[in-house]
Amino acid sequence: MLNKEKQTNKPQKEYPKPYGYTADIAVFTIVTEKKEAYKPPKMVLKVMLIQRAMLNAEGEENIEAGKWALPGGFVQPNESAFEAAQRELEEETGVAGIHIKHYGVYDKPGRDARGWVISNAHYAIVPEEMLAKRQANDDAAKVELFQLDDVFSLPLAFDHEQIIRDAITEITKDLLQTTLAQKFLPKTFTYSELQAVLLTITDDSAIKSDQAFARKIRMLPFIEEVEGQTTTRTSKKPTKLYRFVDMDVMKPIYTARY
Amino acid sequence: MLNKEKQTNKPQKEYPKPYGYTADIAVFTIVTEKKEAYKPPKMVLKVMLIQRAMLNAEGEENIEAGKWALPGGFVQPNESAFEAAQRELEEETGVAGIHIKHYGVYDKPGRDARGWVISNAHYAIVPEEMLAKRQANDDAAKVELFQLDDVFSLPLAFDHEQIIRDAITEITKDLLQTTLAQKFLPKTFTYSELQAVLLTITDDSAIKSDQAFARKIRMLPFIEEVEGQTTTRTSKKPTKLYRFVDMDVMKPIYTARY
DNA sequence: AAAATAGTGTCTCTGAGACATTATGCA
DNA sequence: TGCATAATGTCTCAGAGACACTATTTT
Repeated sequence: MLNKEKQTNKPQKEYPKPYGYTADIAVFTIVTEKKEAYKPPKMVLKVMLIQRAMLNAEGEENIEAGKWALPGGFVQPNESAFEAAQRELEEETGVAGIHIKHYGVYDKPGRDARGWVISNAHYAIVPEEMLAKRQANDDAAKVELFQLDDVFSLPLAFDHEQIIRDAITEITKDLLQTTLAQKFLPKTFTYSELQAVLLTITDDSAIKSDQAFARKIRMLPFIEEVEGQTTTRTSKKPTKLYRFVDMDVMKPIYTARY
Repeated sequence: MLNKEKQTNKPQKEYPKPYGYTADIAVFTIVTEKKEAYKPPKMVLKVMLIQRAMLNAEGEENIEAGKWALPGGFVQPNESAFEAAQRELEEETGVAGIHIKHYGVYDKPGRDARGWVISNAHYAIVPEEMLAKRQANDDAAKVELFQLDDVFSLPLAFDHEQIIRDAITEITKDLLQTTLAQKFLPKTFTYSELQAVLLTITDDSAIKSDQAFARKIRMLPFIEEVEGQTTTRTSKKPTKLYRFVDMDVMKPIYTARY
């Protein structure tokens, strides 16, 4: 029925009701692996997963027990899934103002043995430091950061394998085609820091090459040089600092150079 | 509660249940306005809306009566929202295999006066011809195609103004940054036909210029020339035909030329 | 011949890519 | 001085952009 003409005012008797509505969050962080003095960073993108307990609060066997899953929870009727994701992420990391973005819905019949559960999937970007205390907040749960390569050899709960794969696809696209990379960086950053962020998800030769990237960064309309400021945190020679300019970028593939 | 450790096996007593789950579809079509012989086409992107009936099937006043809305309907427990969108679109247009894509979820409390209704929004691309019979299938409902500029002066039901705005943003992005344009075109097409599709949503000078675009199209890796075939449907001089090559395009903004 | 669209020739200029070289400051 | 990273110089080449011109076919 394409049109809604025949909807009644008493759909509680006629329309099927989902069993539950959850918000799941793929929490990404970039871990700086090599942080020696005067060295450009070597970064690795990681995703946070939680190992589900064997027993639930009532001592019964938990659903999908022992498997790894994305953090998440049921959405309340007085909030949107986005707000639920914010709330749950705040409870976990203790920080608000984190970048969160919806990227998919998972509603395949049978995906949750408990019933018709619709999952609204988000990804979030959390600075490394803020995840430091994650073990403290979650004494019972086993929380861990995984390299993307390692995630798929784990036993994953529900259809979270697909949800995580899609999250990786989405964040990769956003990192390359929007200015999302700034969410992983301090306000001002060096070319090698931005480069390190991008190299976590691409091996594009124009980004890999130091000289090429250092030259290119200055002609990007959405990045500007910070005048008169330098840092030595990535090298002995003082390095120029850049910042993102607030701007929507939409480069058509039909006009880009290949 | 970020981890799901404390979820019980009897959540029917504890977790809030949505009142309904709907799939809405922004049906886009491109109408070729000027289709004279030997002329390049002039195309306009339109979206299909349905005017909600004043009374429902039981003779009571319909919710959001008389307002314009996206086609859609309730998702059944044995299907995904995507499948529901397919099903509803098939019922309407009689055609399967249409391009449908999820792009958003709308779940703000209070968006539907009947209760907690979650809407899973898709956009679809339907060839102009297939919408010809839309009036026949939907005798009761008033179905109309609107130019994007005209939509927002209509009275729109629920939060469909936002849903439509987001659909336009999404399809614009997809048309420019993916090979989506092919869904509006025949298998083989001329440069001016592709150009006309793109000009429905952009005024980029490199796309506007005939010569520039005709040259550029040949060096795009995702488009190839059809050898030895021409058409005169857009001009008196026989014109080369092109086709899309199946290929993922992901041009980073950091390596594109500005 | 006139008209209209398709397509090429040619010129300039920008920037991509590669490689070498210089700059800076710590150890 | 040696070393590592940052940044520039220089050269070549591709292609973007602009404009003029040619090609093809119908009326």
